[in-house]
Amino acid sequence: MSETVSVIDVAGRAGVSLGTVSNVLNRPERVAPATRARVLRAIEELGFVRNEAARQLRAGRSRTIGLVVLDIGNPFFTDLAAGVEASAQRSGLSVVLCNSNDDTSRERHHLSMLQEQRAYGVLITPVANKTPAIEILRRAGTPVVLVDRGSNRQQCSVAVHDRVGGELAVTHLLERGHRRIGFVGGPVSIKQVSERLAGARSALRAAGRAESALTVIETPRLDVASGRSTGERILAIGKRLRPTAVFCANDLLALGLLQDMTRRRLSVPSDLAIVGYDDIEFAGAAAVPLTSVRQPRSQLGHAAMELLLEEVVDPEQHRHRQVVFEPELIVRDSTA
Amino acid sequence: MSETVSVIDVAGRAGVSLGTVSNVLNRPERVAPATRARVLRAIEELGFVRNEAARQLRAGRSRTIGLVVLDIGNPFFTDLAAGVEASAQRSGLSVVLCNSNDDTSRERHHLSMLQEQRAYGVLITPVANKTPAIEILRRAGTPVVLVDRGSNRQQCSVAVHDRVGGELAVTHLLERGHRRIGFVGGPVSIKQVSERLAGARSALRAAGRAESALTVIETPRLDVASGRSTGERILAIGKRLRPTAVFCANDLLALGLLQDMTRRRLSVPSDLAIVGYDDIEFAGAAAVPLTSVRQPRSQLGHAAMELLLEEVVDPEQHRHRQVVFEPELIVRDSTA
DNA sequence: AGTTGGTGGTGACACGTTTCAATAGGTGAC
DNA sequence: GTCACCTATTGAAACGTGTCACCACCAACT
Repeated sequence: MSETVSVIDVAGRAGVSLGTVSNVLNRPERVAPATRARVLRAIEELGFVRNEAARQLRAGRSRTIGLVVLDIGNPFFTDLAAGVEASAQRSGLSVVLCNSNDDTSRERHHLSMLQEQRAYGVLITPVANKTPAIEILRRAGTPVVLVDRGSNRQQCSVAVHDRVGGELAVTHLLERGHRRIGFVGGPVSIKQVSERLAGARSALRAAGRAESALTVIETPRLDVASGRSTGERILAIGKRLRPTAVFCANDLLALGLLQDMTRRRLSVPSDLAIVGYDDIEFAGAAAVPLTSVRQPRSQLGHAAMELLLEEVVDPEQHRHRQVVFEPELIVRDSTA
Repeated sequence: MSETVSVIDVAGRAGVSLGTVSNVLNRPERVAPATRARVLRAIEELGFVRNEAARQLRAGRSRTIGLVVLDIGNPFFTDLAAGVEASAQRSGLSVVLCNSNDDTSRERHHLSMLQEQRAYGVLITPVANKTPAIEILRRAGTPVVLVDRGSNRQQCSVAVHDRVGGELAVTHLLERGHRRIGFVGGPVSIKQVSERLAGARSALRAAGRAESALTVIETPRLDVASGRSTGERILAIGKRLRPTAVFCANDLLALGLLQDMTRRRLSVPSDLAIVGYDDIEFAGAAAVPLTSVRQPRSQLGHAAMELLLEEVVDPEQHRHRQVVFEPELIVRDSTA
């Protein structure tokens, strides 16, 4: 069964040296056509398959890039992953998708795994602001690109301007005549959350409103379940202080909240207007189609891969870059 | 920067041989506590990280398992993946998630990549019925488990009884008094689709209805967009023949169709009742909460990993098994 | 003192590939 | 016929780990 076929076996069968077999595989133009054909036939006949581990060992690095995301259950990240994978495949790289699940210890685990695998590069949406493991990776020579997260000049990053997104959302709600607005999201330790919140605040300021007009409702996670349990907390607020509109830090929260409102037979947007974030495919398909801040998801993935490849190709010349995309507000029924 | 630290460097620093370092890493109990501590300190000081490629080369197989799914945009598969990953992590394995996207050539590409990587095992939901690449993999000694797909005695598989699922869905619609029923799904070359359709037919037979009562509307893919464009095709059917209820082969189709009906200001379930399949999280959160056939998603992943590990541990003794879970109908408003 | 047994540690080899300096063989110029 | 040159091919070394047969040492027993 498992009799392994190596280049040596191929060489034997084709009557050449193993060096020639390797040349056929890696620089076919250096090998005479007749020999090349003979070698290829031997490969075919023996069912030879390159051993990636040996190649990696020799090369000192693997041809795998790691993509570490916060929540694989969030379509935002799977769309991002699809973009990354498409780009990677074009360069003959494979992608291992890691789910940190908002947990720094799982994140650490994944990163050390990637380091053991001598990953070609790492794309990551970090859980916390400081992630020492990233520094270690980079020092070991592995390029790292931050995804969906801005950064200082010390590293490459690809992000969407979260503060602007927050401004777009809340400005829209103010224009619709809402005066008491809620912000749903958390934990605020996640940079995306705090930035979107900052955007919301700045929109209020710009409109000459007091920041107290913003009720912040912090959630433990950014998922549908957290959104679902937010309805109760909002309704617990006295009618006079209760927000008439909320801006959710992502679409999962918004969908959960929307579901809860529907179950309580409350109307969206009359009883509560809702704005989401990410504009995942399900946002438009929701009970009440969701107004949401759209992010260019697969473009993010492509751009990240581009930065990564730049750095791999010429680490010396490379200057870290920070790519920032602009978000776009998609207005639908949930704020009509 | 990239000065690589190997066991030899560690051995030098700790004043032992490289064999001892290896023992500290793999069979610590064989090494005297004092020596062990010295080696561990050297590892710490030098920042040594095992080279996975070298380990793999030596071991002849990697510690990575491949999971090949049909559509990474379908939450059914990401939930499945989460289950697989949890199981894998417990065994110290990592998972590379591959998206075949219903495309046999991409599937082939992924499988050959996995073969080059000498994958520890492969879990796959194959695109087509016959997949020669799987046979090749297995012959090379890589265990393969079919996921979400039954199989003959020749290989391990983990599935949910799709025919029963189809029966559940359509029986439910018949009980609700629907007489003309539609089936939305495709391509039928996908086994899950044809099985669910067969279940639908068998439910009709069991109820003593003619199979002509079932209108089959084939879609190019199993995604939201395909569902969205199905509304028009259903409405094009003359009122007398038009189904009053449809069973969709998965929730993405159902959500797309639901969205389209809502946009057309038609009512679900009065104008058209809808049953989905998979019971993904977004099904309950939809415009009209969706009746759906639930599959134990992460359990599928766990069971698949279990079968895989069984086969790896003792390939000689191993007897292929076919695990089949039973689906469950979750009734919600879309058929009320 | 010699034998036995056990513990802790050694060092050479193998895994399969890529790379590169060295070589063989052939061609054309003088 | 010799030499230089070019192309096609060779063979050995290296990548970093795990394994295993072997050795050194010590304690205990005869």
